[in-house]
This record gives sequence, structure tokens and C-alpha cells, in this order.
Amino acid sequence: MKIATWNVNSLKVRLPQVLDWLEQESPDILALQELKLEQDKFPIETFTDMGFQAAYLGQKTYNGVAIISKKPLENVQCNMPNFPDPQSRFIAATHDNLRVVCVYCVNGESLESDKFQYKKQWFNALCACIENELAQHKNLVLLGDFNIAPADCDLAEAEKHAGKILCSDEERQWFQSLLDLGLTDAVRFLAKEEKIYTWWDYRMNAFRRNLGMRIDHILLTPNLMQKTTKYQIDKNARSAERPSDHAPVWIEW
DNA sequence: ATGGCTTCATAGTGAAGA
Repeated sequence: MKIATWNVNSLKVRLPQVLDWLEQESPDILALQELKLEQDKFPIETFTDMGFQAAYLGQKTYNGVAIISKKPLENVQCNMPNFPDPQSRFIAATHDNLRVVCVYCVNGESLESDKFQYKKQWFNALCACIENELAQHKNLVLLGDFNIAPADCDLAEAEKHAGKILCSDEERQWFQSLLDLGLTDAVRFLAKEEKIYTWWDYRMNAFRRNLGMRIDHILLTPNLMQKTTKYQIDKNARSAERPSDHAPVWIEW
């Protein structure tokens, strides 16, 4: 089983890269974020023609999430049932015996912004939602763009970002609250203390200088974590012509 | 350098991302 997450920053722009990536990497499940597509603009037939299934929640201009899979997706949940949200940031589905929850968490802009209060409420709802999901599903993967760097080893310039958006103690506590439900940050577990990133700013040659952050995560229930042997952050995709600013991340068991 | 780049949007001293 190979499960991946990728914030594509516009599926319209990145579709050829996503299709190439699916061909090359052949994941069982790919969670996508930032589709930036309206619901009826999702290229569903392109995926089904390739033999993939898809559950997706679009929105005009911003956000948008999808789960691409080899096997059928059942019990699809669009948006958190406990949090009415005008923004399309959550989709969950059951794939065989596995509950898959794909999230594009709120950025927040700055700690002083109204968007930070939305981020706080959103994570609070996510925690309650996942607690409920875990009560129903023993095998669960929560993955996507969390917009939180959980520790200082998850960013290249910790001093510059200390206490700021994506890196504040408060946001890190929200992330920890998810782990406290009984989930493990699979990539951090496998990578030990290694400094690794999943996102690099388009500006300032940040990718070439490896000035990044690890904000895309894959969280697993213990039974799945036990079997998981390998992870990869696909920096090759981030090196492509006209890339997303996020790299695909995958784990395997 | 409260910007840098990229996207979607509109034709804005643009908005948002992270």
C-alpha cells in the first residue's frame, strides 16, 4: 500500500504533472489539495480513463481537495459534519478497510489576522471530527497540507520564523492535539531527527537554497504505523518546470 | 525591502498563499 499527499497549487495548471506522477509512482491513494477548481471543472474522466477513482470537493478560485484511488471510495464525507465551512478543505472516504481523511488546513496569514481565528476554530473542529472518525475506524490515515511546522527541525530558518505563523507554540499545540488522539506523524517517525521539508517558497531561490518547511503530513493509527517501512518526499517533482511549491509526500507499507 | 514568485482574477495603490 502506497499513500501520497500533494498540494498541487491549481490542478488545472498541474494536471499533466499529476498524471505523469500517477503513472510513474502508481500510488494506491493520492490526496490532493488546492485544486482551485469549481466542482464541475474537475477532470474526472481523465482520472477514470486511467483506471483511477476520485472523490473531490471543489470551489471557485481557492482551496479544493480530492482523493484519487485505485479502488472504490465509499462513505464520502465532504466538509466536516461538525463545522459548516464555505471553504472546501476537507474530504474523507473509505477505501477497502481504510478510512482516508484529506485536509487542506487554514494558513492563517499571521497571528494577528482574523484568518488566524478561523484557523483556530478550524483545527478545533478537525480535532473533534477526527476523534469521532477514530471511534468508527480502526485503520485511519489523516493527510494533507496542515500549514503547521510541528518543530524547529521542520524548518530551515527557525530563528527567523520563531513564534510566527505556521511555527507558533499555539499552532504546534493544535497539531499535538491531533497526535494525542492516537495518531503518529509517520514521516517524522521514520526520518528521526533529519531536517526535511515539503514546501519551498517560490521566491528568493528558496528551493535551490533548500530554505523550506515541513508542513505536509501523513498521520497514522498505530496498527498502520507499525507496518509502515518507507517514506519519500519527492523533490524531483518540486524541481520540474512550472512546479507546485509543495512536493508530493508518500509512505508505504 | 510588510517584498520576493505564482495563481486566479479582473483590468484594482489586486488577493492570497506560506
